[in-house]
Amino acid sequence: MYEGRKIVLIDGHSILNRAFYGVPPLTNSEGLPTNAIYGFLNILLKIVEEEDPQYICVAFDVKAPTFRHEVYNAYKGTRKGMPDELHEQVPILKEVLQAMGIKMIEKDGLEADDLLGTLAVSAEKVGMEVSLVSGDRDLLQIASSKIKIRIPKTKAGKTEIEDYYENDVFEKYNVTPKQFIELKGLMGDSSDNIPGVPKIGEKTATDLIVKYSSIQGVYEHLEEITKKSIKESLETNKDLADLSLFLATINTDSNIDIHFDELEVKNVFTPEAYEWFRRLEFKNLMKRYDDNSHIQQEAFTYQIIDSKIRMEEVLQKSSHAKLVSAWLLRDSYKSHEIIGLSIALSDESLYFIRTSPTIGMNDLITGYQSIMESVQSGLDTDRKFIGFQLKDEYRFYDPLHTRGLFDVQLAAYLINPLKNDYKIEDIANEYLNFSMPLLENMLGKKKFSEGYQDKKDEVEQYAVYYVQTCLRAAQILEARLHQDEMYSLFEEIEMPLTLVLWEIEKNGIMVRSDELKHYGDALVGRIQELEQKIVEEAGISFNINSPKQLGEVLFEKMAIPGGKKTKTGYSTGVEVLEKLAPDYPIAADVLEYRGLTKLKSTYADGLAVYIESDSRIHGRFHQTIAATGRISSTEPNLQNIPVRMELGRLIRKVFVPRDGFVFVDADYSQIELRILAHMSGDEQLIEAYHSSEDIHRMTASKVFHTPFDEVTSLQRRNAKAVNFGIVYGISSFGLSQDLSISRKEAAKYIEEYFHTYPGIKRFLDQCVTDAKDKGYSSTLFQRRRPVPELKSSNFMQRSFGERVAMNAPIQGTAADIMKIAMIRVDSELKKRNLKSKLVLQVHDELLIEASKDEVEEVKLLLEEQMKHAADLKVSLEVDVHVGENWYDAK
DNA sequence: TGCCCATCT
DNA sequence: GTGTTAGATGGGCAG
Repeated sequence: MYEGRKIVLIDGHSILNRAFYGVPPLTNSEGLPTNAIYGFLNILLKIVEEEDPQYICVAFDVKAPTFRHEVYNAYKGTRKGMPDELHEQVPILKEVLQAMGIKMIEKDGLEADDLLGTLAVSAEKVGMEVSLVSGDRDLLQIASSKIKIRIPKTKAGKTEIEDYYENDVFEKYNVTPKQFIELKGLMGDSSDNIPGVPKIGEKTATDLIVKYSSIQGVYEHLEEITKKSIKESLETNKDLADLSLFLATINTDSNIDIHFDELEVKNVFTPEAYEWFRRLEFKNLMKRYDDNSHIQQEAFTYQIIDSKIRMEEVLQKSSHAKLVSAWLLRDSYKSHEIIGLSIALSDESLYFIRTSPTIGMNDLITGYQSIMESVQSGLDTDRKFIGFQLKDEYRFYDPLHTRGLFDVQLAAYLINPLKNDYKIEDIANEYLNFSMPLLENMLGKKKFSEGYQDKKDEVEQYAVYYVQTCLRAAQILEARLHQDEMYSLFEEIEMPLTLVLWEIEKNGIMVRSDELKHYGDALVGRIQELEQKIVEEAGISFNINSPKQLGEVLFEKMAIPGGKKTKTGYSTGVEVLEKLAPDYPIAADVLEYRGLTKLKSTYADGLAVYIESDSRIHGRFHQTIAATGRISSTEPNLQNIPVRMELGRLIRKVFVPRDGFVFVDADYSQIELRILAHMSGDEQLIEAYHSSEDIHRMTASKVFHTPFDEVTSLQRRNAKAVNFGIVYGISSFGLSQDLSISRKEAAKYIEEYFHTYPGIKRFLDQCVTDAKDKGYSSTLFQRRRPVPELKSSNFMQRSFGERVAMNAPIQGTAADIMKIAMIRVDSELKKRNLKSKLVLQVHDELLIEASKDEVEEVKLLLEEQMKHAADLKVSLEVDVHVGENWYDAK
């Protein structure tokens, strides 16, 4: 009855180990490490998909000693030392497997190998096809024509599997599977602490076994062995060889009481497993459920409104509700085509308002506005309007302030700023233990408007889930914000900032497209020249943009020394090319080429596509991306417009104010270092700021024991680099690279620095201890940044965590202060009814498009608000410039 | 999609 | 002894 059926046998711990080291560290929101489980499941599912087996079994080792330990005390075999992060994942994986309906076995006195061997052989006997999955090559001894050994390799998230039937083993190792054991008998296995015969390594062992087919055979022909030392070693160590042979042999007739029928597997994608995937936050696996039927739906009803009269009733009711969430359903944040309006007042009061003969799109928008307005202007200050990514909703209702508004996405970001996504579905999963139906399952790749015809119910239901999730999550999130002491950060900084960012996006910035075009055209000539020159120098035509091809040309074809590095080939990064540039013109040319093509593709061509019909670029500014609290910018990124190199900097000339306006640019001077002075309370650094304009020179003077006026420019430059490096938690190695000095010298600088500013050393150490203690670091304004890496057993990870713990409070506080300044600047501009408007923020810089008659006022206002955004132990200084374009305003 | 390389503070 | 400076976005290539 088993004839022709398939069984998959898995070596649990071995695969778990592979997965752990192959998949980069991951944790879910509970702080549980999950990378090994994730890697394991990926391998498992890949194999299940490929093989579609009727039976699956996962075998685990047990802690207890096995029969091998009885014979040989030093045997390691089972449960080799496991880092804590991996150990924690074992019981969870077992639960997940159980939820998937997969049977597991383990047995005292036996290793997983023996269980697997036994199962494999007996399955083969009854005519099954066997796939045995393990990371351990020991299992190759079981391979046959029916038993396939599968060895997965996980690297950088991808898994590839090597397959071995009997003849594959022979092809690769020149011995049969059975002889594979004999090999190990001779050479031993250091990882299991199986001793080998001295002087015999892989090469000799293979030669011997190929020739004499077994250890017994070797000893029967001992006299034929010519190499004296080998012969002697064999003679004196026969017992060792026998022992190792015994230890290495997998038991294929263990006494295990299990029937294949118990191993039968139907569909591993069970609802129970889904719950685990959700808890572990394995979104890719959740997506593998190909419909939404696994979702345990609660009783859920909502009313569909399609008459004007009913709509008015709902709006009326909304205007009294304590909490209200409403969403204008549309395709994208910019879309003005409204499909419907969903409203949640409570779990019992859920509505979807459709467009209908009596309800037009504008009625929906007006309805939405009236709800917002009623919350914001009503007498009841406890009422709340709950939204999601509210910044993108303001185009339908532009509020004067954010009182009464609660953005669920923003709250979730503050509570854990490390996530990649804060989609509504993620919020539902994480805070409500609830899976919203997946959009892809519902609409495929279609937009709401396209799918609405056929899937009206589902789309409407989704929109209702959306507001219901907002309503429910808001209450949990609000409590969490209070609990974590971030409510004022939320209410006084993040929420008001949504309005400022919307303002900046709405304003946009004017770009001279004609000049941008000229700029791009000018680059093309030089790029082509360089292209030609490089090809001539190389003597071969190739794609300079391909690091792979470039590496091959430079280091193979041209045989330039100084190659290697990186996994995928030669490194062709700046450090490498700069080193080569003095001796090899081609290196210098490639560098120039790279710079120019970057300017052309990213800036000249890249920016042009974003210019809208008002001649302005309306980029997006994101508030929930950076872990430290910084703002980020996309479509396009306006925060990385070139400035350091003159040629690149020229691009800034195409950013211009509109007619009758100029740019006023203000940037904080060394804000992070000043924050460091304040937070550390280091008296020397504070004093340095009080007594000098030039902090780097002052630092140089102190660190290098040189009178202030005699500090050389080199000393100043070095001190500046140290000042910067300290903020990032730099090492002596990093500093030495930065300044091209010896490591020893760099270490001396750092030591001297800490000696000069002892409070800084104390503060940075405290940052690390605090973060270790609490699990997060925090800013002056209570913004938190979790640092799970500090708990890692991996040195690299932990060191990274330490640097993060030192940097996040500083960078984060700078972000906080800038946000406060932005809110005050914007509100001041509005309060005074000025025509001048904020158009950009670049971390420590604000750009205002100022009406010419308001320039002086704006300059003062900017400086004033930015300087006093926070009251620190050192003053905050701001440089203000005015110009006819962004280039001139810096 | 992951990697490499460029850009910014 | 390990690899060695924080936070971002985007273009282009290769599989």
